[in-house]
Amino acid sequence: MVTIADVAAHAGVGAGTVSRVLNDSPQVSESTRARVLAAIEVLDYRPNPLARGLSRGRCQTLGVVVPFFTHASAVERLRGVVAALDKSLYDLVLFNVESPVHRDEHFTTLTRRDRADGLLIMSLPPPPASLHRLATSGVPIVLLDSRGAGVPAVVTDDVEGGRLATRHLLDLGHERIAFLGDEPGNPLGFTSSSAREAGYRKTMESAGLAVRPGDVRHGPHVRAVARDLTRAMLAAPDRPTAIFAASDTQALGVLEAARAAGLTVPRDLSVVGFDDVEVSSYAGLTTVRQPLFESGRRAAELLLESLAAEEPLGEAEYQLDLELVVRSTTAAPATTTAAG
Amino acid sequence: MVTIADVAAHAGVGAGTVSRVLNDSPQVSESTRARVLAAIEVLDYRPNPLARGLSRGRCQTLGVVVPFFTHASAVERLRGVVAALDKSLYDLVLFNVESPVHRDEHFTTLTRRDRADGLLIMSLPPPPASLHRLATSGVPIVLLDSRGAGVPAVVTDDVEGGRLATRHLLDLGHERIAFLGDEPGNPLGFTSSSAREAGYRKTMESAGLAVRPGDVRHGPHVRAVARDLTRAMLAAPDRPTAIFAASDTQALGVLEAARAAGLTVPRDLSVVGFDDVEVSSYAGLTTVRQPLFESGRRAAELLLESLAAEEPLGEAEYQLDLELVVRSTTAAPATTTAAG
DNA sequence: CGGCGGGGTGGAAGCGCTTCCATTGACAGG
DNA sequence: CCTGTCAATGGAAGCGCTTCCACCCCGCCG
Repeated sequence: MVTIADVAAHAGVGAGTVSRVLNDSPQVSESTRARVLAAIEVLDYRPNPLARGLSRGRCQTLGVVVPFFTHASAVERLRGVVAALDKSLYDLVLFNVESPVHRDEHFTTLTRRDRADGLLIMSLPPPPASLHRLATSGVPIVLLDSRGAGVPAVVTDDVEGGRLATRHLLDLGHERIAFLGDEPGNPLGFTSSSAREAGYRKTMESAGLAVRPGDVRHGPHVRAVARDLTRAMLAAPDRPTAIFAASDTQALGVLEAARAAGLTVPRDLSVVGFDDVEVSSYAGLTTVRQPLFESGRRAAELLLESLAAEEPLGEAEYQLDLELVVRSTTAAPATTTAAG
Repeated sequence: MVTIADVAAHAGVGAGTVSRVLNDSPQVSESTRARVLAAIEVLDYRPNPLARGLSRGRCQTLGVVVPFFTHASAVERLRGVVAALDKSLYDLVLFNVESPVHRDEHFTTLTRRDRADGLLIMSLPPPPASLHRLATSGVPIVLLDSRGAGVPAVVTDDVEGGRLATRHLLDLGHERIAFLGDEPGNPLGFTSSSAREAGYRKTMESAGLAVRPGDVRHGPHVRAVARDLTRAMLAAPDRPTAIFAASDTQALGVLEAARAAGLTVPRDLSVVGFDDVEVSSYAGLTTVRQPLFESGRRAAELLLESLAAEEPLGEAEYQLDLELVVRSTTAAPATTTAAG
């Protein structure tokens, strides 16, 4: 393993000079620089990142904390992060989170400059106990798809998204609009589903429509669960004419149940999803598109900028736009009783 | 930032003793150990991984090299890797590959103990130039979904998979079976598609059936491309009665084109995919299941075992089983002319 | 012609850990 | 009672780099 001393010896200079060449210091004459670069080339020398990191007090690494197994959307976001980091000199270290304990451990462990130069936290609202640590650790942090006082965040307006979806169904003439989403008390505290539900409820209310208790269902974020919940909803003789699902994954479960119940979508049932993941276009799903890839990229870029500028990110919130994508799972209800 | 010296001072011992406690050396008396642990607790001390890595000559990190944007199946594999590493003490560093240059750079850079303690390379057959380096670098390496002389690999038998799919269609009575897959000369050298194609051709041949040139189509691994290729195939009056796609992603494109052409699947056209990614069950796709998640986990476990045992992995090849999953996109052809 | 400023450089110190080596003391055996 | 042994420990050296400080020498100014 060739070290900086080998290069120095080979080039006939001191180790300090080699280091200066490596770090593009202007304090090196052209001739010396050329000699050192030649030696590096000949010896095929690469600096030891560990030694460099120890010496400089940072590790050229960005930590990405993500509930990797939970939501399909996380992957698309991660793709955006990877894309943004590809050109940078930072390595991406992936930290999976499956439980609150897991999460808090990462929050504690990673907020040190020797662990990561920056932290990107996806879809995980930090608990109050962690928030202070995150905000004051000195490690630049960006929340993606969640919020926390004192920490910058890249978000979308989920309430507004819920409104968009519901409004679309109302405009088509639906009045019995159901909602299907995550359990409010999910252990990791994901908020997007309940925010979308809030948008739904608000919009229903301002349209003067009551939401029947049985028309709102909650369950784990899994297609099969959504399917089963929907089956129960559709079994009642007096069933809703439209269902707004809090995610595309769940919307696919809804479509599955509708199909199994012998209903034709959108004739017998309209369905709206959320996210616009890759398969949604295949399924022809009407959905609220959020820029998943873009959000990941944006968050990573923020982190990189903050690192480059060597100044903290403040507490800014970066909001990305939502867009309703109308495909073929929504239409006016079969028997329109009243105009929307 | 509290260091080992602080802990040593607080506990009234030498730094070496603290280090021994940290590393579970038996050379420490119980009373001393307790005192040191108490000091660690009080000071909330955590070892600096950079310093530890520099000193020990390894970095407690596993590199995963993966064409993250190319195949849907890569994500599921990665999930398996993450799951296996969750319990380990290794960090997972993600290296994305988009081009051969990219790939070779990683192969060169990462084969050093100060960059990664082990390397997991996904779906990327190493070029001959890299192979030697990979095999002799001293860094344990596992190939996942590719092969290379001298390097252990976790693989499936893609040729056999192609046979399974084709055999299934033949058994149903199909004779005009088309194939749709990746371009053979793809820049990163993915081999799975062409191996599956080989299995298809072999099986057709041994069934005494000729493969018409127009019945085999190639294109980039993207659903929309598969859809367009299929559209061309189905436009001909004399169209195939079944299509075997080299991946589920592509099979979805085939289904899309069939739908657009007004064909009913499986009545007018049978479709078989490959991989069994998550959405395939939603689409009711008949497919050849390969254990994606399991393959990732297995590969990661191999790496961990090799690291724990501190001995190289040899050149073993670990083959995982394939399984035909029959769903609702395959059936006997509408006009059976001859029994299979 | 003497000093002085500064570009260019070598080298030591230090980053925080592990590990080796020397030392200590307790204990057992002669 | 002396010595050999061994567990337990302190401390120095070293991992490979950055950075600071000191130094040298050149050219310029007075």
